[in-house]
Amino acid sequence: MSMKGREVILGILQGGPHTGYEINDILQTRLSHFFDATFGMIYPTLKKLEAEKLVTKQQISQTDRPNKNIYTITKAGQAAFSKAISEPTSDEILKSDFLMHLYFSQDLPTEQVALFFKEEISRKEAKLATLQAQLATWLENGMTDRQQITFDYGIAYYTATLEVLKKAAKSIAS
Amino acid sequence: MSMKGREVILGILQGGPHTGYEINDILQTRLSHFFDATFGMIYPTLKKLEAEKLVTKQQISQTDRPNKNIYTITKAGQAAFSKAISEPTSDEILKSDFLMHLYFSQDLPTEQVALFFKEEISRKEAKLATLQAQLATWLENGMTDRQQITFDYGIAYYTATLEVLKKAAKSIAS
DNA sequence: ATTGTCATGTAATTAGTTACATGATTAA
DNA sequence: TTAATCATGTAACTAATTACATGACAAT
Repeated sequence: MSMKGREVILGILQGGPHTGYEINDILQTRLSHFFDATFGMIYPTLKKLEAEKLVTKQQISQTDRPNKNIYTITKAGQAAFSKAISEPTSDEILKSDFLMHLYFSQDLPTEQVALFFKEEISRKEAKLATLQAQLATWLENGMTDRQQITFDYGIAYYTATLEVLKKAAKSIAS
Repeated sequence: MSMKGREVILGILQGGPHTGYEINDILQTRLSHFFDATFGMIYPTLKKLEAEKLVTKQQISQTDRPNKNIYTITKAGQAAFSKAISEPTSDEILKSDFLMHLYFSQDLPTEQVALFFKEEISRKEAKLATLQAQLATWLENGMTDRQQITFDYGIAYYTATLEVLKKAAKSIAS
């Protein structure tokens, strides 16, 4: 079994107490190239973790901004996390809707396929730019050597696939 | 909305009638680097597609082997597929349990992290080898130019990430 | 005026996973 | 005798998605 939302959130909370909003932010900026999360998953998961006493909630009332809940990992939560992180890793999963469309695109006109390429290239370029932009602030906040590898992996992955995409887009158009 | 099991199976059936077993085989060999499927998904999906009259089932009795069901796409099925393939593509999703472990591995001993690397490298090398081995037979059975791109993409993806992994594995060990 | 930031949540649905169950034939 | 190939399915579960709902403040 691979690490799911539960374990990922526990992992983030091991780095200190956070609100659901902050957890989302960390997920979107630093882990977005190998995990994706939404508020629709984060809040219900925090609720379950609290019910299982793996985290505790501290409610903070604010006047200028909405009230917030700060979650802190408990001893039991740390134990659950330690167990999860020690388990063997499972297979990486890539789901590409673009490649799926391309694979079955035989009846589509060239222009439409060209548009799919254009959109996929834009998306990937944006993701690559976000990741590279993150590097500076991430380094300041203390990026470990191991985290640096996850960053390098993401950069290599986007760079290599973008190259294939750009070359193919040209050959399609001709 | 991206193409799900439903649409993928319809896409495969557009290439001709197939059994669930054959659909699985195509999925495992040609699309495995960007989609994953299991029998637990394939058979229930075929049943639903039949109920919705998007495919028809022909039962074949065999003596030497288990009986089988051959599924054929209907006009309605072709229409549903055409619609799905024309829709805009959605974001690619990568889920890496290995990177997740690595990201949160600060408290794990070097040896354990080294083992994670070793296993991830083996898995990726195996996937790369399978994909390259497929090329020959795939070309014989008529691989289109567009399908060739999905193949190139997979090769580039595995090659680039393997390089990062191997380099990092060395630096970790020292 | 409008967009972005901060901030939390629920309800309904869907899709997929995991585990189980069966069993003959063929090749190494 | 062990593994692989062929071949199909169900039941229970889990995880996540999608869509909805609310709302003030700050910046452009």
